[in-house]
Amino acid sequence: MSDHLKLSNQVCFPIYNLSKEVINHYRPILKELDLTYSQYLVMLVLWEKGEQNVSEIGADLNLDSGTLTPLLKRLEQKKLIERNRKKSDERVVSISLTKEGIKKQEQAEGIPSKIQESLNVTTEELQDLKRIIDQIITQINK
Amino acid sequence: MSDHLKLSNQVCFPIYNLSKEVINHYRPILKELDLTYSQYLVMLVLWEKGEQNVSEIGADLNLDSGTLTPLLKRLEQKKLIERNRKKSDERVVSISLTKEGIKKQEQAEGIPSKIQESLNVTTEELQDLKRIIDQIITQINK
DNA sequence: CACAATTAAGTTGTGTGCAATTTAATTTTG
DNA sequence: CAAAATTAAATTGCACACAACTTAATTGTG
Repeated sequence: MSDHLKLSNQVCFPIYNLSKEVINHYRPILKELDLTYSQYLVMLVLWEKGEQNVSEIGADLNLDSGTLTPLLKRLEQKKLIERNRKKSDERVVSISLTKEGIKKQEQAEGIPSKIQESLNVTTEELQDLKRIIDQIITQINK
Repeated sequence: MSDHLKLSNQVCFPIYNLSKEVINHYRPILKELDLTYSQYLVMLVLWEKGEQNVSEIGADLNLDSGTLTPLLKRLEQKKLIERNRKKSDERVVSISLTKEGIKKQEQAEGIPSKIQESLNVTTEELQDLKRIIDQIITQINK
């Protein structure tokens, strides 16, 4: 067969694989906080930026309302966030952290270092990877 | 807040993002072949290696039977593969390509170049990325 | 001002991805 | 050889991820 359809020559495949592998390393660590990886990403946005609209969170994480609405309802059920329609524009749903949600950040502080340890890679390797990926993502979005 | 929980400092996030972005570029191209990305990966394995057990495909793609069984049933419904229990060991399900499945490879030949064009990146950038990712995956699996 | 166009979220449906369990077949071991 | 252990798929349940569509609110325009 022609080489360019060989799995080992696909670039897409290592990316897809690494992404799954990394998320699999997060799973047991995040389970202690009762969060999935996507839920953790939403919490990161809220911890960093505070109150945000659904669409603002979606813009940061590249997720649409079809993904976010049920996910945010689960975070609401866990009492980590509140969902409130804006008085000024009833179409907009504003997401804010509860006290419990704010407190969760303390538990999350140790996660990045735990992940790095779990992945068994150096900070430099990760920075290299991040730099190249950021470059390619910029390239793609041109 | 402490910097290491900032979204922009997460390494995991660009990987996850790039993976989704790349798969999103595959989507319209694979739609012409009536395949999803995961189904395409399975077809790549079968085109390259021929008849394979479910668990062999799973080993190549890092997918378990919970993911593969329904996916393979969908490929079977599309008449691209056949699923047969082995006579020598009735636990094992052997996956083989139908004539139609073999023929599909011709339609797939153009995909890698279409993807590269769609992603708007150079072969070198992709090779760089692949090399670093392969290195990190090796590191992780140590 | 009325109506068309746009926007934000939500809903529906499909297809992964993975944990946990089940079922059935095969292999190991006492 | 029979019971226990192992193995391969399948099943069940949950949580994304995204396309396509719907609903409701707001904005733009004649």
